[in-house]
Amino acid sequence: MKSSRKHATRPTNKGATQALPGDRASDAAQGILNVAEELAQKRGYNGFSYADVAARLHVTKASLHYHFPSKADLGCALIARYRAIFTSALEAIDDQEADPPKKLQRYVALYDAVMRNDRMCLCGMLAAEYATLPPPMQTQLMLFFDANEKWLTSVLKSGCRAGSFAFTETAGDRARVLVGALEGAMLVARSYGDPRRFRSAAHSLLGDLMKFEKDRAT
Amino acid sequence: MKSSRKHATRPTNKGATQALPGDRASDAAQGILNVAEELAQKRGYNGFSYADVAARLHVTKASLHYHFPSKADLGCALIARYRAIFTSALEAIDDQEADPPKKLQRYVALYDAVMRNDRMCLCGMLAAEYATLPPPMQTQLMLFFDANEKWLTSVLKSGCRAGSFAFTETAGDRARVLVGALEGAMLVARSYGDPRRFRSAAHSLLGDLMKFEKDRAT
DNA sequence: GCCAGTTTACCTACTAGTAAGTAAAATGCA
DNA sequence: TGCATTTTACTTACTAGTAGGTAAACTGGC
Repeated sequence: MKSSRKHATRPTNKGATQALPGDRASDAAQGILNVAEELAQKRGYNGFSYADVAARLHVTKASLHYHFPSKADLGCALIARYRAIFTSALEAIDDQEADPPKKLQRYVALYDAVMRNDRMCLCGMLAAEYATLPPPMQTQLMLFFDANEKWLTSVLKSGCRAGSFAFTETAGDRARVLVGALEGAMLVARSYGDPRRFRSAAHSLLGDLMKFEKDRAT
Repeated sequence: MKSSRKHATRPTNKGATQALPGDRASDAAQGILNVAEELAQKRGYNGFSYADVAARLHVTKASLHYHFPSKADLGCALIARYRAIFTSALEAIDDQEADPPKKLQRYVALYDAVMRNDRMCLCGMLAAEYATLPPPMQTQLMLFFDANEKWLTSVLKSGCRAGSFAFTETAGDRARVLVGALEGAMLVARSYGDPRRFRSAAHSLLGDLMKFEKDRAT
């Protein structure tokens, strides 16, 4: 474990408004992010190296360091971009769907798409490695879960008002159950190489929210 | 290696009781397993090295290789012991408790004890690293989840017969939901350094199983 | 000619793993 | 019982390979 030294901070003007890369980064940076994201989702942050990324892109490690001076910078950019994309997907759901149960189904479909690509949710993966992550990445990580919980809480509340959902705890607590359960379902399903395990679990989790569902079954 | 400044004395330093306090003497392998287990649960299999374990035990890396020739051997021994201890804990619950809901509470308490120690479930941790694990470890890993699901399935079935539980899917599918959800709840709770997040989620998960629970709440 | 982006060539630290040696305990047997 | 041999449980000193990271030279397009 080493600490980041005085990273040379070349005053490049890319992404001038934000110090964080990933928002307006070059094509090269996006390409690096794409490869690093796949590796991080499949093998974890500690499970890939600059050499791995460089080899897949047919460039040198030094070229990577030009775009992302340290691996922590790359990791932060990874989470920031992932969260941004996820957040817009959530906004798209809000725009296109009004029914809370259907919103939840679309939310699950987001996770399911990750599973189909033979990947784990980036942030679920990083959560396992939490203790070994650079502090800036730890901070970014929580922001992802916070965003998920916030969105779910809102959907759960409106679904409850509409009489679609029923649960005993607060909407916020229920949202946390869902995020954790979905991440865990992915985690275990991946060990069996079986995405159906995830889909089955997700279906159950959503069913638990539905009012009167239980009575019909017994 | 580096300059050996401390120069660990000449011979005659044999059999000195330098092992962990309270640890059963004469079993160096167990001591290694204890340290490696803690590191694996906190940092992951890829997050610790033989050097880390050796340093904590004040022995050399080569000594570790004597007991566990390769890291894969150590990893397999880690999972095997973890599963054995977990399995006996499950048998102890069966012996001491007949009521299915109370059995489940004791099951959750097992996970909660891990959280209290500021650790993640060893196998949940390894599940995240699955793609990078040596194949023998991958096989061992699934046996742990299989054992969990099998035990839970049995408890769920008897609780269903007794009229305590109600769920729409099969007991086996419900068991998978529980294992995944509990692992995921630990995973996320650890990122926030907040075991209460886990306990709250576990409480909800158990509540979802209880018959008529939902009706009283609405 | 500038300069963003790249390469070459390197560094230091650390990884798992190995070779060879040794003190002491356990074992075989006369 | 006494002595030789083997086994146990390590150590020191090393290997080849990989990790993240850096300095400086080079390249191609505006």
